[in-house]
Amino acid sequence: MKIDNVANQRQICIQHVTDFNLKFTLESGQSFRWNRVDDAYFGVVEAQILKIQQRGDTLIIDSSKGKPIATEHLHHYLDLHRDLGSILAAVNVDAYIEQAINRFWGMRLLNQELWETIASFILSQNNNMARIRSIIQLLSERFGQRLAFDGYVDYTFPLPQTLADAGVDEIFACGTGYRARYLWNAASTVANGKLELEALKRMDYPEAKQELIKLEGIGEKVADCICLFSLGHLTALPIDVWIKRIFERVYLRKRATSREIQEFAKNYFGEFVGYAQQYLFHYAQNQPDWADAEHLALRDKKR
DNA sequence: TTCCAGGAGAGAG
DNA sequence: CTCTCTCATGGA
Repeated sequence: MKIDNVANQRQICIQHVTDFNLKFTLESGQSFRWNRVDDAYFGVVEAQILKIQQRGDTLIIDSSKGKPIATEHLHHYLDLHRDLGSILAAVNVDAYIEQAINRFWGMRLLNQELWETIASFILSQNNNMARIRSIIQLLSERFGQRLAFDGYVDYTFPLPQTLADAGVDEIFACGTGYRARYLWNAASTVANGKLELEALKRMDYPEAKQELIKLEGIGEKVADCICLFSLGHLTALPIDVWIKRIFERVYLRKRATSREIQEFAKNYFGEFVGYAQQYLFHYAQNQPDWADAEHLALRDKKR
């Protein structure tokens, strides 16, 4: 990949980006903060608005900041440093996931900012996408810093200290429901240094997951989301209602506990099961043809 | 009105 | 260990 500065200081251009689809990546339910305007995506990363456009194998990124985000950081955020082709080849073990892979080729797992990911997925429990997005938007408007760029207005995600100072009632007022206490507690724990985010980033997957689960309101599923969507642990498998449904109906063909699904999936898809999960999840949401799915998973098995 | 959503915690058995 | 009930909220 070749990197050039084009037009002005605020614009970054990444050329020859292979195996990457911006739309699939930003609209696959792992992030709640990206908004599409025509063919451009606006979002807030590292305290700046980013405007990202994909033209073929070229990414054009504009920043609201005078000194824009480092290209290395952007590569990491979009997971461009990984060889997606070999990852998808490794998890392409049957005709069903092959359809998912072919349909959404180029979808990558993001490496999002840790605190924002922790907070967002605490709010995600027993909740739906649209509402999670609106709650996060409200929280950011009230407790974040206002940013504007190219006619787009958005806000930085609230700092742990800010939410800790705000208190449970102010968080509740943003529509979080009973999760307000969980979010305030997590914010306070990070703000007072009892949970060090930088230390969390250095831990391996089992350690990080174990540490996250200690927080109230974070169980296995949310911890796995944080491990997969922020910390880059590709063996993490978040089991939500959709993933549970897929494995029970398509693969195991019976009721199954999370433990059974974890064990089966890790054995079946291998070390990149997190990527397999993302394709299955997004595919099932967009084309829930279950009868066909069962048929395909059992047939044409490659392993 | 009831059910559901990228669940977790508490309690019972 | 597993099963069940409850927890706000808004859209279908």
